[in-house]
Amino acid sequence: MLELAILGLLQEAPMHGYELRKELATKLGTLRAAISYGTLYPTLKRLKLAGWISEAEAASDIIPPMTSKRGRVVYKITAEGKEHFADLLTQTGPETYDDAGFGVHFTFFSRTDRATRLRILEGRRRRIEERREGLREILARAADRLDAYTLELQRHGLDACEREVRWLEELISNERSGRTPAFRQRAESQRAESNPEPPRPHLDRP
Amino acid sequence: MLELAILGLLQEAPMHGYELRKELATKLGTLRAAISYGTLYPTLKRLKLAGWISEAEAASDIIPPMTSKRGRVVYKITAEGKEHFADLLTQTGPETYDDAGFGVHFTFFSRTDRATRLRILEGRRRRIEERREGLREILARAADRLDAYTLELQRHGLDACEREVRWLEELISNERSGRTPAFRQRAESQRAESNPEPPRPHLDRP
DNA sequence: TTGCGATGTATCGAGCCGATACATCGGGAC
DNA sequence: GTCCCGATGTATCGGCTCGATACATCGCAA
Repeated sequence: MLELAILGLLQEAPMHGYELRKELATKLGTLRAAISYGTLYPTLKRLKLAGWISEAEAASDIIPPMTSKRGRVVYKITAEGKEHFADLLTQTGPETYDDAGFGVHFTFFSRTDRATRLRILEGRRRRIEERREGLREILARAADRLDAYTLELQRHGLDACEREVRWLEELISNERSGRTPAFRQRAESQRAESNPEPPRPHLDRP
Repeated sequence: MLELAILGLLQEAPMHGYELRKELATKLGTLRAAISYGTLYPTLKRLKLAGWISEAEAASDIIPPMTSKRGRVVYKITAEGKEHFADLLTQTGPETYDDAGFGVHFTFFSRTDRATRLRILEGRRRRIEERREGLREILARAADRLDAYTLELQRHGLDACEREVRWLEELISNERSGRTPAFRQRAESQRAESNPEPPRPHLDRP
């Protein structure tokens, strides 16, 4: 999954590890805290070995070269890498629908076609619906066996599931009806709904 | 973290691996899908080696022995194990506040004291607030650099954070005001708020 | 001038997952 | 009657990922 993320970012611009990590943190904000170096560098090595990325020779004209021995290693994506990225982005397995996988795929939604977007959105919905049904089962069947805290945890989880399903349904219906991302109104209408602390920063783009 | 969960479950009753896994799935429903065997069995081995659990000799009077060579292995917690469980449950590090750690600790909240519960609840809140601020930062600073899908993902994440903070704040105020888990009203009031599909199962305990 | 925080690359041990193998048992399909 | 499938059960292996750690440079502030 990280593979997909790295390939996607390098498609936008050549980068070195540190940059990649920061970019990853802002783009995948929620679903993935911040990738660790213990993951990042080995993965870069692996991708390079596979021929999907390569070291960019001396990007010193743009980025100052740090004047040291062990300088930055800037990577760029190769033609094979682009191809592989497109494949990964389109093909869907079970891992596409769990938090990390869905997050990465969603982040690169604008680089794929509507059919794929719908497939992924619906797969994710099915996944969350299953989790939701599992929680309902538990709350219905095992409620008397569980203590108050555990119950509350399950209820909170159930609530989150219901919310996510509604979110997904909105996205799906948006995709279907042509207007791909018409999110402004939604953000507007939600604000009115139930927010105890309205001093939210001004989020609309200029 | 799994260590804590296993110890906690074995404190309720002796169990074998398969049971443990199912029990884990129902108790930790949300935060943790279902533990894999590739994790469970090595962990049991490790806990046994550490002296925190031991194999219960022939529980065949209660559980039918399966009449096979490689029968069930039933584990029970030791005195040292109970002690260790209490320690783990009370002491808090950074890992206590991420999803998995918080979920497990919360599940066993009824086995600890109010001070510890408050500490964990507040630590978790701090963690989520940090994530929330990070997301606000991104949405405020990098909004024009990100495409609509990425933005929507961040907004969705921000929404979830705000919701969780509110949930935690409610729990904290409940803890402080003495009435430990008075969750009934909350579930009731929420139902009215914004639920398109009210056929929720009957959750109240008898 | 000292020292700390940001920038950078890299490795190691340990936890965890998914796939897989092996084995028994009960029940429904044919 | 038998055959196969799903639930019950224990166990291992490869591979991904994290957190801790090490090492090195740079700019800035005390």
